Amino acid sequence: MKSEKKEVNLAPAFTPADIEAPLYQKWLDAGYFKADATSKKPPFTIVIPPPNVTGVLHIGHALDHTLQDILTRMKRMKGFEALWLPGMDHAGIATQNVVEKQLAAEGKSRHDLGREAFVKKVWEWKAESGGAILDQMKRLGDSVDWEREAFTMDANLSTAVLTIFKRLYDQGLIYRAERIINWCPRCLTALSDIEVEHQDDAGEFVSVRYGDGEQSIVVATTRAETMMGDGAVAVHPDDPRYKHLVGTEVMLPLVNRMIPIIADELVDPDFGTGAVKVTAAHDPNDFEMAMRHNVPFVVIMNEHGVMAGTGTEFDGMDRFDARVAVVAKLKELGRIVAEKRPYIHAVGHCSRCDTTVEPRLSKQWFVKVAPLAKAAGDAVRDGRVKIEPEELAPRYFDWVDGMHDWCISRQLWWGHQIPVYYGPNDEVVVCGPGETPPAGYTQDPDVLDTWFSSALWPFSTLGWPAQTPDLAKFYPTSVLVTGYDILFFWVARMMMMGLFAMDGVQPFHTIALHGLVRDRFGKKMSKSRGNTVDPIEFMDKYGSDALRFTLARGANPGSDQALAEEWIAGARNFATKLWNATRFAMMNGANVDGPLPAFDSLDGISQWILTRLDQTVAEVDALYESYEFAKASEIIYHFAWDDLCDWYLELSKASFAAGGESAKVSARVLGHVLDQLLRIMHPSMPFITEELWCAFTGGETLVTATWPSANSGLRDESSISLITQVQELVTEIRRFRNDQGIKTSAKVGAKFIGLESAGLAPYESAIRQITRIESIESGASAKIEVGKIGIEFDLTGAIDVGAERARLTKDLATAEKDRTTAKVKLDNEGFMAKAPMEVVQEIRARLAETSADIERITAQLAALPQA
RNA sequence: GCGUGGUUAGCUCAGUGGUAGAGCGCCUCGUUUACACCGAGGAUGUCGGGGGUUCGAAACCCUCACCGCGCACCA
Repeated sequence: MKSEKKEVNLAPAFTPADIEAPLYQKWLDAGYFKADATSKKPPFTIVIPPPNVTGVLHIGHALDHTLQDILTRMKRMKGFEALWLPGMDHAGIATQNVVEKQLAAEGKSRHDLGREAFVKKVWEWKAESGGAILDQMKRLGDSVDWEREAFTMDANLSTAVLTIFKRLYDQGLIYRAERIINWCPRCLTALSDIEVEHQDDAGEFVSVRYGDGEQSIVVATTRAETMMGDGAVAVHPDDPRYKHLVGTEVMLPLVNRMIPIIADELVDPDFGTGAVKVTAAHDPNDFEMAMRHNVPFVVIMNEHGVMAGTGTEFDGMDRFDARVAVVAKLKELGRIVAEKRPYIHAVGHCSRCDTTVEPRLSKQWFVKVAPLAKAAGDAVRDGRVKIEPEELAPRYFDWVDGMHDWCISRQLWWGHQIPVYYGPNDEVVVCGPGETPPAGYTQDPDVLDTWFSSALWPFSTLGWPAQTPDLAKFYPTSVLVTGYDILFFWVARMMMMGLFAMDGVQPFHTIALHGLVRDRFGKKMSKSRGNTVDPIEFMDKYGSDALRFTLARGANPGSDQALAEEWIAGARNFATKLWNATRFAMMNGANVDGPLPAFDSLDGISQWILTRLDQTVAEVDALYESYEFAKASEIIYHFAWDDLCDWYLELSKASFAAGGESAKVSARVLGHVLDQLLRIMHPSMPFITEELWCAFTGGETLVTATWPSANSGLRDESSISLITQVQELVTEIRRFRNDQGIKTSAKVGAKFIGLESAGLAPYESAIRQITRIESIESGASAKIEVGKIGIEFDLTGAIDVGAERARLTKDLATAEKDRTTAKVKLDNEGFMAKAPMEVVQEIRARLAETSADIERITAQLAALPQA
């Protein structure tokens, strides 16, 4: 009985656009992504690294989200109460910039509106245009719990901010001080150290003579314009050149003020002239020296970076214009001793707008990080928090152990306003949630650094400071998945704040760091290079699954990955392959009905695919659990494409063609393999697997289906070597046919010799099917040998002797080379004496095998007719 | 300067002691019971240089060279 092809309720071609949106809607409607705090299941929690409210989905998010979704979906299938919590960051400077730009287009500034109206405007902007990224996350298939979506400026998250601020203040960990801070003259706000990016800029290094005659000293500087603010000149205490001058005074040119020469260890006598101008109000190092030596703070620039208060012609000039003008003037006065131009040196730029940062003396709020950072370091040191991959831990320690106090006040309007109130006589009151300041007190106008509220994210999103069921169930979170680029910005700060707020309980068990997505040549993507890519465009073109799989397949822990459009096309091809394989399986009646036939009753081909499936499940599971997404994807890819499609489906065709009981068994085994494969593929390719699995099994969803368990007992390693033999035999036959120019479609008659003794007799029909060889009784005109098996072909007419000689000669060369390597080893006394037994055995077997091959091939060559 | 990663096929990358791998690209052939977004077959590497350890090194050690990344300094 021939098997009947079944009607298949699957489109003949895979079109991602047709299935993705409806499936996502189906998942939302069913509420699969909602986490239940009252559940008895063990929790699995990931909080999303909150994208900026101004942001759109870029390829880096696509990678980050894919990895988080893989973990979340897998854990959900494993029976965890999985919560992936989405949300956004209010992104103080970035958002304020966007709205200010809009106002500027109307010729207005935020000051025209006033604070209250401006902030209202930002909220309006957020409601209308903010959060575009959230819809894009749906395209990607993110299985986040939308009911728990959070925003750092939400009421409850703001409560968390007030609570932690007051708690830190009360413990003396928040203080206000006048310091040199990083100032952006364009954004008009203070910045923390990490919001400053250092770039190598070209400047000029000029040496200027201060004073005259005996009473003079030459200082070298790149910032001549600040000299009007100099309060001293410093030299190293042991510098013999200047020892006699320490304690005396020199005349400061341009402003004609006498300033002292001081001695300080900070000065490097080998750099420049060994004498440094001390501009206490405009340089952090000078500030430190000034504090030690009572040098006055002379402010010579305003908040816009414009010269002011010097009482010279330079007042009113921009700092960079002033630099040029000051140098020109000094030259005119004959005070430039030497100059070096261009002089490449690192200069800080605002990470938001790229303006050159100006060190500025100002009164700001700081977090005293020492104790917090110590705890954050210890949590990793003592193993409570693991950093994956480990190589990135030193980078974390380096930063956490050497962190400066954190400047948290920003001169912005968009953000959490600092909950500090000042009384008429400079009294200071800090108000926690629900507390009100005494009458007549006014609130500090500044807002907090955005990262202050982001640092609370793992618990503020769960309801803290209220003791909510969510907090009890889902804190600490399981794993933090993010790029190594925000290890300092965000991760370290969450560690500090989490440990502090939650009484020493770490915010996550594991920090899984991934790399950056780069262009096809491994170059950093940037707008200026013009090599950026748009994930949405890729999803439109190839489907979300293809994009996700490509990104997962490139994600080796902590390392960057290159990405090219062709790789995504390749992943789409893989999806199509899976689609067609499922169609084929369904046509042949593959099913998951009833129990699987007893493993021992199955033939070697089915035992083999089940064994390979079991190995694959075990490997993929272990790799996902250790954040090895690239390796897991690779295993899945090769199992699905090579083992299942190229071999199992092909080898099963004979069985399906035969119909009857064998076809039924194959259909059931195939059904099982496909069912399990779709399950392990679901986390990385959720859409297509859902579509196929539902069509094929009639089940409701894979989202909550059970994750396959390895070591199911459906495993027999000997089936692997059996099928390896079959594969070698088939490949050699194909090679012979190919070399002989026999069309793939052409059926050729041939007889097998020795199948029985090799244990392959039961698979003859499968082998014949896959190699398109028909049986004959006699009339062989050509013979090849593969190991101990001979194949006698009935080729009408003569064989291509030249091609056959070439084929055999090549085989002979390979065998001889292999035999030589084996022989060299076995002749080596050291090897025989010291190599482990099993290695020696292996090499011996190789020698025997290659020797036999050589003998056989030599005989075959000799038997060929002379050309 | 301190720390850290890398140098493997044309490109992007796996491979951490036992006969060099993948994807893409390349060459030849090809519609066979799913799939040309496919199938079959094939070519391609003194594993950056030098030295060492070892019976055996792409892998371990030393050294040099060159790329990268982070941090600090840069008056």
